[in-house]
Amino acid sequence: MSLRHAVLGLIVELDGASGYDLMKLFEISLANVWTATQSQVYGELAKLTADGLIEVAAEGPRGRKEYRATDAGRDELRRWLVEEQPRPARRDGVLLKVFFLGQLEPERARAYLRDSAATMGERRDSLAALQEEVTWGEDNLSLYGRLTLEYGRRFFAMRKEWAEWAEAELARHTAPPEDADRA
Amino acid sequence: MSLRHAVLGLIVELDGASGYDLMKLFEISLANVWTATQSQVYGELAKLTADGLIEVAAEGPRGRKEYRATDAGRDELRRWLVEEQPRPARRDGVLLKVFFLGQLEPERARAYLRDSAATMGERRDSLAALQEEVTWGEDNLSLYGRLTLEYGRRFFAMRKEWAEWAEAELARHTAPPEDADRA
DNA sequence: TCTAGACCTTCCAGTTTTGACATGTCAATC
DNA sequence: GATTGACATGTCAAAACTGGAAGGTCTAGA
Repeated sequence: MSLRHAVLGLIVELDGASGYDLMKLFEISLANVWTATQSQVYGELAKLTADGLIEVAAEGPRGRKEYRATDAGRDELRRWLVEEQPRPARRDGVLLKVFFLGQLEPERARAYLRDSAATMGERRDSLAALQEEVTWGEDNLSLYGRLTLEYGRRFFAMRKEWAEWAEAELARHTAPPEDADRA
Repeated sequence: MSLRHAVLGLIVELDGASGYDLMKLFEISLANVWTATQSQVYGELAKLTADGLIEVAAEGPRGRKEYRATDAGRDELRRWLVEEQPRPARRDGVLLKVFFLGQLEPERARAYLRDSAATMGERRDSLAALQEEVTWGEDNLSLYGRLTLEYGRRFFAMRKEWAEWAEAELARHTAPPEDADRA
């Protein structure tokens, strides 16, 4: 139940937010960490309220409801942080394809890896650019957001390098040392 | 629908396998790439059969059903490999916690990152050991399996280094330059 | 002979996630 | 005054996933 704690965590950190606010945060700052749809966010807000972990602190102009964490909510977030150990549920569509790339012609497989390397390189660069742009505050969300952003940058860099290595590796194996004209 | 293609892909590559065989492959060779439970695998086999992408090629001793890909199945795998671009659904419980680590005392947060670095180091080492152990064949599953295994190794190595960096970063910020005795 | 363990499938109840659809408000601009 | 677009919440069906329970077969060894 990580979505629950993602939503709860944001409300605790922000000390008051609407579903709409949270959606924006999921799209921007949490995009590399945990994704959520609108229906999930609003649904979870209702459940968290029913369970007494958050409450509606104020109602704004457009039917806006501003949620705030209760003491029970803050306790629960803390408990989750300290007690529960996350299981690394590994599911990666890109890697899954690599696993079956042998079904394609070698040249197509290598093209896939080259494409992948290029995409990863772009992503790495765009995160690096973001790091340059943003003026970081001294608050918690800034500090820890910076850590996760750097993680994203390293992740994409690693992936780019791996894809390049894999492409070369494939080249070695699909074009075996038949060019005896060199010897 | 990646589970579908994971199952289909394995059957195509192996050219005949039972649900039981597939489960073992999911546990071992696909563990770092895509996970699946028994109920998912058997359920998907039934659906793939109903859709004509695989068929029961033989029935073995213990009610074992050996599935084989049909031509339509092979076409579909190929189509998926060439046409569909995987979306990188990024969800990471470990990172999610890091995002909210500001809710804990700095020392606890740093301890979490130290633990995380240690765990990642162990995982990296165990994959490295596996790489040494395994005698790789010349078949496709070996070649591409080797690529994904190397990915896993690099992934854990990257994570270990990042966790160490993050811990140091936290140390810098939670213990500000107050030790003026150095100046 | 019996029994443990590997083999092998099927079903299910509950939760989570996805991807819409539906509804309406307020502010600014044309 | 009408339109556009950001703001804002909510509901739903279908798909995917989890974590079992249940049932049965064959083989090797004590």
